Amino acid sequence: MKNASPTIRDVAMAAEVSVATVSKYVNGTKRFSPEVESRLKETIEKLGYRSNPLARSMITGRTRTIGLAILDISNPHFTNVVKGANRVALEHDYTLLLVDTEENPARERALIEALAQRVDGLVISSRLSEKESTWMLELNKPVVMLRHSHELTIPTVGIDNRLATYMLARHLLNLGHRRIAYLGFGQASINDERIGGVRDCLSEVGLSLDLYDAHAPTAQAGEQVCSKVLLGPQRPQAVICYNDLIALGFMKEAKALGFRLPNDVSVTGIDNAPYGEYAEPTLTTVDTQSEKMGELATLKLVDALAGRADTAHLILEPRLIVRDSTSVCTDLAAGKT
Amino acid sequence: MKNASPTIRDVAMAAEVSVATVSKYVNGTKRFSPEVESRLKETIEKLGYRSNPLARSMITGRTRTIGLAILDISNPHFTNVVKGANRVALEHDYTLLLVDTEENPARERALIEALAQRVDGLVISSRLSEKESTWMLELNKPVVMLRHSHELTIPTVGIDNRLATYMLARHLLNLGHRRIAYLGFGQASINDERIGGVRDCLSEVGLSLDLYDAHAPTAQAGEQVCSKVLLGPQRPQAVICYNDLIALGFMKEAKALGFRLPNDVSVTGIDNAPYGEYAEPTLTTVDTQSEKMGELATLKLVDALAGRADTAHLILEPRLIVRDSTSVCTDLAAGKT
DNA sequence: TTGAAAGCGCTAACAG
DNA sequence: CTGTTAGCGCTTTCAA
Repeated sequence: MKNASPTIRDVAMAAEVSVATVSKYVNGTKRFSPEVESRLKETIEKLGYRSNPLARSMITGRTRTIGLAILDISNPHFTNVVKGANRVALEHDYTLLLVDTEENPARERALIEALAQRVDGLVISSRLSEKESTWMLELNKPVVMLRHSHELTIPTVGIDNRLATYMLARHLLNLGHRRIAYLGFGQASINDERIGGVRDCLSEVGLSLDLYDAHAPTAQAGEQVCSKVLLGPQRPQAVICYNDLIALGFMKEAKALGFRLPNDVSVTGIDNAPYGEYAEPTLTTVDTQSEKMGELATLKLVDALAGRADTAHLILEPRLIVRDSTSVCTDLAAGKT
Repeated sequence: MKNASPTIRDVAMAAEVSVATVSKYVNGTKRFSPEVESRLKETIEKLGYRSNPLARSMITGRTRTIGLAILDISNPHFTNVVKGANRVALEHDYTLLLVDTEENPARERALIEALAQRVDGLVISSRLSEKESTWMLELNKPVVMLRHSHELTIPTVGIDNRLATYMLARHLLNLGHRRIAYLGFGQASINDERIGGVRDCLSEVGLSLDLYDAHAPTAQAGEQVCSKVLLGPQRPQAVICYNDLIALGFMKEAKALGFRLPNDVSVTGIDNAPYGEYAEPTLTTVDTQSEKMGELATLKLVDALAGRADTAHLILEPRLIVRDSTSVCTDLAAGKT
């Protein structure tokens, strides 16, 4: 049976050296006399020895594992975060321990605390407010949060949400839209920032904002809330959605309701999900650089783990991506102001 | 400083019992006298003690971690696999150690071998052929593969690829199409099965099949190859794509080239990716139950880990999902046969 | 019901 | 350059 893997002892005996020598050889810590080196090499090869990472971790205190907690892998934003995190982790010889909390804030703490025990550090995306997140300081492990934050001393990587929606609102104003609605997702802590960005922009020209809420950050939720928005008393000329998924669902239902897009209503998302490009009309959105967020957050963590601490908050710049779901306001074109 | 986490010794001293007693209490192995129990409970609470999973794993030999190796998290098929795997893992108190091999077969082996050392068992999706995968038998860990396989003794979960494409071909034949092309992805080991399914169906009515190949299983690759397919000498009436991503890219480019879909050409994908529903036209596809694949594979592994071995190959049934990207052949409607 | 002692496989001083 | 020794934090016989 090959069942019992050889231990460092087996190698030491077979090669007639001490375990310490084997250990040093395996870790490349020192140099050896040619004969010992070749004997070790040969023996390790023959026995198929691989050092047990658990035992090593117990002593060194490092697991070369990074914990990544996200809210929903099905959401393209997080898919891209994972993509970026995975790449950087592999480059630095780390592995990702992944937890998908499935948009369930009640489970977050327990899951993340359990995760923290098995990793060297964590990258966390959370629905908890900053005040509800103070326990993260007591994990005694380096943490990088995926959000734009100031109150906590936890380093963060995020995008400028206010600017993102400000840009979208400005774009819509430029197209002549005046009745602009924001279709948000109230559970998200960044929702208020996004509302703020739209408000900032609209108030500059003395316009107010209609608010709607989707019950989830998903296409399905966007579909469900669509009729309420478009068939209500004050139909907006343009709708800014919390994310691309909501926007895609919203557009689908709008078309089903008989609206022509973008003529009857302009729609925007946020995130630059890969499939906004394949929708009809193609989706105007703001690129929030999800993959880069995952990369930079992981890099920040790797740096912290290597002693190069860096507690600064990193804020990425959003970039407006204009496609076909937004167009010149037809009310304007028709002279109705 | 709270830096040094309390160990089982600290608890033992503080509660004035032996470490063995603490261990048994923490693991709920035995019963205790009320006074000892309450003292332990209190002490553990006060010290914030949490047992070190590494040390436990070293002795028990189990890490309560499952390794999941996938080819590309950005591909919705794998996104759903991860979703399903994560759910089952959490339900059974396992955590996922994720590796995204980024469609790089050359790296697979090294990454998976490293992964295998840190987990109790693995769920693997690989581009390697069965012959190139024999080394997996020597990992000495339970493995479940995500594919439809027979040669190896490794248990698998997959879908019936032949049937999937057979169904699509039949559907297209029923719509009157005769010149049917398959736009595949040659790197995938299942590509041949999918070709086979189409061929089986077409040969029943004496038709042959045109083959094209995308260089990647992505929307971009679908876009790039589109003109070659549609502007070649023998324009197909219908195209079956290797997956939904290729189909989405193909459709986008087809529209850009001036083709009207589905009138000028019917298109199908495979996978039932979430966004096929939001494309225009909505995408006819075959549901390959990716999420369920992840669930069942993980469940199979959890069972194996619990001693309930089950080496059977599990084959899921594909389901045809007809949407708007396929329609009656217009050549037929125009009387051209 | 509780405790003492022997390790799990490895690394990290410290000697030689 | 190589070996000896002492643990890392925990579980697990085996006694008491």
